Amino acid sequence: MGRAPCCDKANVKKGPWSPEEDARLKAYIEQHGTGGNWIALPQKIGLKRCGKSCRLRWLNYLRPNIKHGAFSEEEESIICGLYVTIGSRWSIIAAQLPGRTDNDIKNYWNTRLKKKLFGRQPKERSTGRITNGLKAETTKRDQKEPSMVNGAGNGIVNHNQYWPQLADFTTPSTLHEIPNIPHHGSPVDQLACVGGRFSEDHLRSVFSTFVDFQNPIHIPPTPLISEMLTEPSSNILGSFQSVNSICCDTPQSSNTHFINTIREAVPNAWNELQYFVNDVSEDEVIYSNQQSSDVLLEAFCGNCSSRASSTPESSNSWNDMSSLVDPLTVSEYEACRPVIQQDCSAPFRESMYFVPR
DNA sequence: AACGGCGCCAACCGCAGCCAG
DNA sequence: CCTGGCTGCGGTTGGCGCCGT
Repeated sequence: MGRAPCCDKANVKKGPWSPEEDARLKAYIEQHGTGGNWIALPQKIGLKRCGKSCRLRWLNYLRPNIKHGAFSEEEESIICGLYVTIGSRWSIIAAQLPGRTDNDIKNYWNTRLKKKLFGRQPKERSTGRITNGLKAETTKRDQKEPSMVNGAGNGIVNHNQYWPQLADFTTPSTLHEIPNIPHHGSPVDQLACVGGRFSEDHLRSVFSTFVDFQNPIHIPPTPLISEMLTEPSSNILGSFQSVNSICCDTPQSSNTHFINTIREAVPNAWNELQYFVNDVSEDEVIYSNQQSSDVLLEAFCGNCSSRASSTPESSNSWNDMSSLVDPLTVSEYEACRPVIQQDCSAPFRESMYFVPR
């Protein structure tokens, strides 16, 4: 038996609010407050609305001190920084921006900031709308607000166009070149050391440690790659291993740790990147860089990476691998395994980095 | 001028957590 | 402790309006 509906759906009005409804709701709440019961509120006012709808209308539109209109660069910076560090906790992010609602911020992120940060159009979702990235990226509106669109993946760097108040770091090739990031401690701590304020260049610098924008290595499609791209594997570890051998040639255990570490350190950016990989074809260029991935490993993991076995090994299962790696690495992986399996059901092909030629 | 594509944003939906009884 | 109702949250959707063809 399902839960009881919060209101009589047949008897409630849906859709846009009329000025009269707004006025009645506003007047009542200003005079009496919500009474702690949104469900009962519409009946008291005589509105044919669901209580949740009233609450939403009040919180997002009618309550005092709501700020409408364009977001400032400072606000953008805060949103981006918090999103990278805490994810889509819109209510928490909204709490840092007086006058802004979580809904506003969520919309702003989904429609504008995401594109600004990552440059490519989102992968088409099953229920989502199909977007025309190229067209979208060159609309007048976007031209008015320059984005990193043209900088992503082609080595062109925009220096803090959106975060002018931040230091104008050139794109460093490794994390070591980013000021104030300690090279020890947990990845999260390290990222937190920049105050959760990530400019486009911060993000690029993080990713450039394993995506070498300047010196891409072109790996011709192999049957293995093609298979990975077209045939989702249920064996994620197998995919990791494949990627390991294709991309980095680093010890498998290190690479697994590396992957997990990145996922842990920048989960949302990671998810975003997966999200942007949609139209992979054989003429895509795959970028990889062993040296940079090693640097990232070191930067993120400190001594952790050195604990992992350095013996290259062929193996298709974690059990086989576990004897080669530090127990901590195993437990760390096992802890996040359900998440990985959930997130990477179309496995590593969606986690690899493809940049169009 | 008409039409289609797309972005934007208000609003809806469903789930999870909280809390009182 | 259990249950049911309410609230809050995040993801998704629908519709309007702008823009390009």
